[in-house]
Amino acid sequence: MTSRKKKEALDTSTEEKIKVAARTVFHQKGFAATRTRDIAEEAGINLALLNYYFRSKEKLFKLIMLETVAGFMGGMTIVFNDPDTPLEEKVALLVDRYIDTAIAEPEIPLFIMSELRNNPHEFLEKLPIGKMLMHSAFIRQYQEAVAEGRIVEPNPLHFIMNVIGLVIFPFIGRPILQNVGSLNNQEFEQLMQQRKKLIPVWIQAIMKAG
Amino acid sequence: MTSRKKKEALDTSTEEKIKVAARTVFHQKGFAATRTRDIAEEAGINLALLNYYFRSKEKLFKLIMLETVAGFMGGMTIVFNDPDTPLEEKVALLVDRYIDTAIAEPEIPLFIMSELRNNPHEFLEKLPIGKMLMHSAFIRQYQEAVAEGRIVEPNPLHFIMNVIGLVIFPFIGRPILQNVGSLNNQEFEQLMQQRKKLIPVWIQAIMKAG
DNA sequence: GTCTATAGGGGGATAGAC
DNA sequence: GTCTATCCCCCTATAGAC
Repeated sequence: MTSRKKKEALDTSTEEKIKVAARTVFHQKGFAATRTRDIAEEAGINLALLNYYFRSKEKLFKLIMLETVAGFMGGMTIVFNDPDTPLEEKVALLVDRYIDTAIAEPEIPLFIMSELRNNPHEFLEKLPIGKMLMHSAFIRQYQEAVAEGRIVEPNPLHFIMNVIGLVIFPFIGRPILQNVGSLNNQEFEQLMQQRKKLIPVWIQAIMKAG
Repeated sequence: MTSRKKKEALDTSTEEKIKVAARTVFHQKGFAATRTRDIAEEAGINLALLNYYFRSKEKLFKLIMLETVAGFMGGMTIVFNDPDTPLEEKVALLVDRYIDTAIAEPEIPLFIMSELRNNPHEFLEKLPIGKMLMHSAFIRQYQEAVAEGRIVEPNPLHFIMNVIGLVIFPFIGRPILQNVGSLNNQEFEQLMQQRKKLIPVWIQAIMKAG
């Protein structure tokens, strides 16, 4: 068993190589613009192998899409669900975490939004983020804060939109932003790092201004 | 000349019909997923006519893309550039205007961001939004406000990201938002209408909290 | 200008050898 | 399991009649 583990660690399995390549290419170009030949080349294997392992382009895509959405949104719901961290801390955690992951894989937010436009039900139905979120500890905490007058706006959806929007939108509008501000990649990343500290402060201000 | 005008008003020219159809389909599906047959059908004409008027799918797309980006971003720079409206009023104008246009054509924000990912230079170079914006009356007003202590955060890029993000992100994340909040289209639109009044207030709060 | 018919190429998928 | 070669459909673009 040691040797098997070693082997997979040193040189990952073909199936895994294809999945990694598929993630990369799909995330960059989206489903429609991706050719299975691109994925095969990226993986350093032959086109036939892709169909041998995953049957079809569509099957492979659905796999990658589900994993990507689950990975990205899943972390979010975990943070929202924890009853022990107060609202303010939740925001700081979310902002910090999502700016880091978005810096690491900047194509993911736009990828998810673009591909979700085509068949939203297909993927959202399989992932109960909606119900999970609206029945989470976050919602209770939010309602308490409204009742205690610490938050003015009673609808938590506005709050969610604001937090996620402030964090993620710069990554979606990145080409425009870099053009407007004449930013290279490093300067862009510095700006995002700044926002880790700024956004929680802004959210605090928004809460009291609803 | 009267008759010619009348004719075009009653029943628009074939060229125009194709362009309108191309806008619709491209905006919904993006370049890669759009088939010229879809456009022809949407326009109620034959496929050959599309090539007769526009030479190729790519030429037609670039035309639509440029018009769309120019139309969407152009209105923004005009508002930013006006030296007579103070900063606070600019925000209110922008928010009001862009929520209305995004409600009217909700696919445009995501369309622009998605297609810009492929070849950002191709389109952004042709539209001097960057230089126009960074040398506009808005920038001067912003710096004044910073100098007078009315705004804490010195970098106007954060301000721009925040305003645009708060306005546009809900339209980009629409499927997720509607899923999370169990919203039908009417409820979604009501939420956006609410934000016309809320966002300017929030921006005021953010200014003083940087 | 508008149509029908078709050429031509690209890309997903498979057959079959190794 | 992995490769080469190839099938075949779909989609863009054009030829040519009207």
